Amino acid sequence: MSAEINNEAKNEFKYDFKAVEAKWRRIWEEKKPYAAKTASDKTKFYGLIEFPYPSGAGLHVGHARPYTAMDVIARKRRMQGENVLFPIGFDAFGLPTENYAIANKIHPAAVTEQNIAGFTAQLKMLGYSFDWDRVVDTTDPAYYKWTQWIFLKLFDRGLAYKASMPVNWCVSCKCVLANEEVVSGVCERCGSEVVRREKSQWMLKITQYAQRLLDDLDGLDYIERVKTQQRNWIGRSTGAELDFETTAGDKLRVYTTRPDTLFGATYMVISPEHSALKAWESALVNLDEIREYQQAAAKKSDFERTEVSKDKTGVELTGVRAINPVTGGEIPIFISDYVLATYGTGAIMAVPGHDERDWEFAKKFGLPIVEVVSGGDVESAAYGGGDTGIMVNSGFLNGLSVADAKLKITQWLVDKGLGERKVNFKLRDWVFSRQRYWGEPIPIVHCGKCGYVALPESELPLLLPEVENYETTDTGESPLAAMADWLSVRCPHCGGAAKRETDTMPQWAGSSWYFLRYADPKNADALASREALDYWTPVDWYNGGMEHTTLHLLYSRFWHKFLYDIGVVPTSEPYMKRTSHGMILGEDGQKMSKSRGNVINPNDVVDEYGADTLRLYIMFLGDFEKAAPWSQKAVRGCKRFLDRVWTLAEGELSDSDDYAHEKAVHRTVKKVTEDIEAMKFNTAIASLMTLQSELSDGAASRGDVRALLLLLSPFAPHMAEELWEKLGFGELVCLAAWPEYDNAKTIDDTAEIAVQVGGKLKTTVVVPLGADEETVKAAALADDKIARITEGRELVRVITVRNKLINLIVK
RNA sequence: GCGGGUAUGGCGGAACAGGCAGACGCAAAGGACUUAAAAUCCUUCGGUAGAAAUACCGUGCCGGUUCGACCCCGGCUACCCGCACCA
Repeated sequence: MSAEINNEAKNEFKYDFKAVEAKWRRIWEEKKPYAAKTASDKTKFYGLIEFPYPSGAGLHVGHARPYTAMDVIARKRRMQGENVLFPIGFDAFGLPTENYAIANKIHPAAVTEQNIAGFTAQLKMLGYSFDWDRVVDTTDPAYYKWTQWIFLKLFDRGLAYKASMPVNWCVSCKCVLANEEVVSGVCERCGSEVVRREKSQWMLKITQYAQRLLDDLDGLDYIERVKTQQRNWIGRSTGAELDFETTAGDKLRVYTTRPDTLFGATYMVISPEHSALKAWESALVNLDEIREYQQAAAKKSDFERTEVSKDKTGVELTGVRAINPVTGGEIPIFISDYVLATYGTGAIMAVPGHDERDWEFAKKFGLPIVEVVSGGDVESAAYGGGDTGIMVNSGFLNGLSVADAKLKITQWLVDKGLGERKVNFKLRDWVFSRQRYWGEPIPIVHCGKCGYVALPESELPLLLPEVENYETTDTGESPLAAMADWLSVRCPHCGGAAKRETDTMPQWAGSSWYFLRYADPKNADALASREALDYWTPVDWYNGGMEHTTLHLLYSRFWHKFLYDIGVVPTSEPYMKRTSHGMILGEDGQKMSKSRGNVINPNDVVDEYGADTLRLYIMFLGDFEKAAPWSQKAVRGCKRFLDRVWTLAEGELSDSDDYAHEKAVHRTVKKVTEDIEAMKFNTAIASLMTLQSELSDGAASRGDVRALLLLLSPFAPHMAEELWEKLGFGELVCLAAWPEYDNAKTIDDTAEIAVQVGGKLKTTVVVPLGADEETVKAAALADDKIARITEGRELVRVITVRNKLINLIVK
């Protein structure tokens, strides 16, 4: 009985937030105050968040953090008179939808439609100021027509190609993965084992843009950790490629960043997949042993290859040796899987004295270790030597520093025609095809006579056909491969019989250009009109997750540069500014997950406390950039604050538009204005709480409350609108002018000075603002306590910091 | 292993051009209102000692620079996030 009463009482809040929030949702829907108008005299502001994948699980509080943050910024910029574009859409192709469709025997399009409807309702519930007339859906043929169009442009210019190569194969998804999708050897999505498989795949030549993707980071306002991560991922290194002659009569080319250590190269290693093995077949004595090793390496998954990284394996080739070009000595060649086929030339010169991996291998196989850079002890560990190490045992390089030796030997190699300078990147081309149904069909036809032929633009969009079965086959073919009718087609080039490509694009395709579509979402003749792109792009501020740094963010920069090169977009970079939010953890401090049962559903919070409270709490819970645990109790604190604002606004107010609490209001305006731009939402809210507290203590004017509502409105828009209307301040608070502050009015005319004696705080004194050292010193010495402490002691030094502190050093 | 980051009360977090550590919120304790509870309002709230004034100690650990260090420098430790045999 009493429990029931408690429960009811608990929900007895100051105002009926459900009715208030529903009311304003309706009004915003009717009046469309957030509609962005292309072209205007105002400054444009394009704020972007990562559009969600509409999963069946619905919106997560993890979405609400970045979305609320950008909504607060967008609302503030709008009130500051900027022309704001703040759009939303759905990245709706993807595996979970397809899997759900398979399990429940529904068409993925139907699942997508349901999920989008659910997400839309939730996003509206949270009061985001999206322009709902610009919604984009990547699975809409009117949208993916342009995704396919971009692919054809890439194909035209040789940036999309088909190649057979070892790829990452997820055994559970039965699908190829990009390098970026393999996380510590397992599938990023399902956590299953990833193995290497030789497959013919569509590839995009992102490597052609590696240097520009790297260089252009410098001019961008991205948070540093995003830049660093992209730089590392692109992984530029400079060195040399050089040839070693072999006893088989041919040459073996290697890449090295340490050409200076050439005299120390005592053996060579080639990857198990290296093509030279075939050429040397007749010369090799231990071919069986080599074959066995190759097969064993091929069977290993990526995970296994890295797991056994501690213990090096390999087989020496008997029958073929290499000749070190500077020493003239014959050195052995090994195959080992510690050398990667996909980087450099797939072969290395091994310098065990100065490379840790080579050192380990040499120790295991009893190979000679030669010191060529002095300073270390190469018998006990490999020694890098830095740039300043001195060369030894290196003929004409002796006595030079490592840096100088690099230059000299490289020039020597060039002069002798043995090698050349070389820049390498870790970045690989982007594996672009997926053997799944629910993705954009690749608009390519395979003709026996003409090869791969682009579908004419007039045939776009190439629609996904209806299939009986969405499941992939164990042979790794897309479900589309079973569609005989759809599959066979005339070659657009020669008119002969041909077959369609049955792979589809990865999820990253549609998201690589979606922000362009927002500028002009209904355009049927172009991905967006040039006029709209000129006006709205680039994106001014893009907030999103760190997990997309080397995926979506890098991919879309690549596509954008390409579109710039072919004259489709006006800028070479898509996003001027990139920020990133921390994760919201469960109450137990762990990552939220269904299995841990610590997931917070935003619907429940909104139901109990309202959207304004949820928004406010999410912005208040901690440093935006850092992970922060959820606290169900702390949510109540935000609700209490909103209730106090309500009480204040409904209470006794002096009938003046001026500020009665001038200093407090000006300070808060300044603080909130600055903090929102710096994404310090938590301290902005703290200052609003302080202002409310002061105003509630008495003698607040209508002007004070008006300012408070304006400042609060980006965080709690529904309640702010309701009180704005109740107090008769005008139309909509979301379109009212953001308050200005006068810096002079934020300053006190007195300063409280910390008084230290010998560096230790003793007391404080109040002096006029800007008082000079003498005045402050006099005031300090006049203080009883200070007088007592300093009595009978000699003042040897005085340090003052204006308006802050005085430190008296006594003896 | 490499790269990036973090470490502050019981908890989330403030304050960093080197200048009053702990704003704001949560939790807790006490009080007011109430028949009672909830809600609300008021007060206290880093530690030790003390009735108090006050004193001493306190920003992961050890050292240094400085009148003064959460902040700068050197050396550790722990945790988080990337990358992971990239020659």
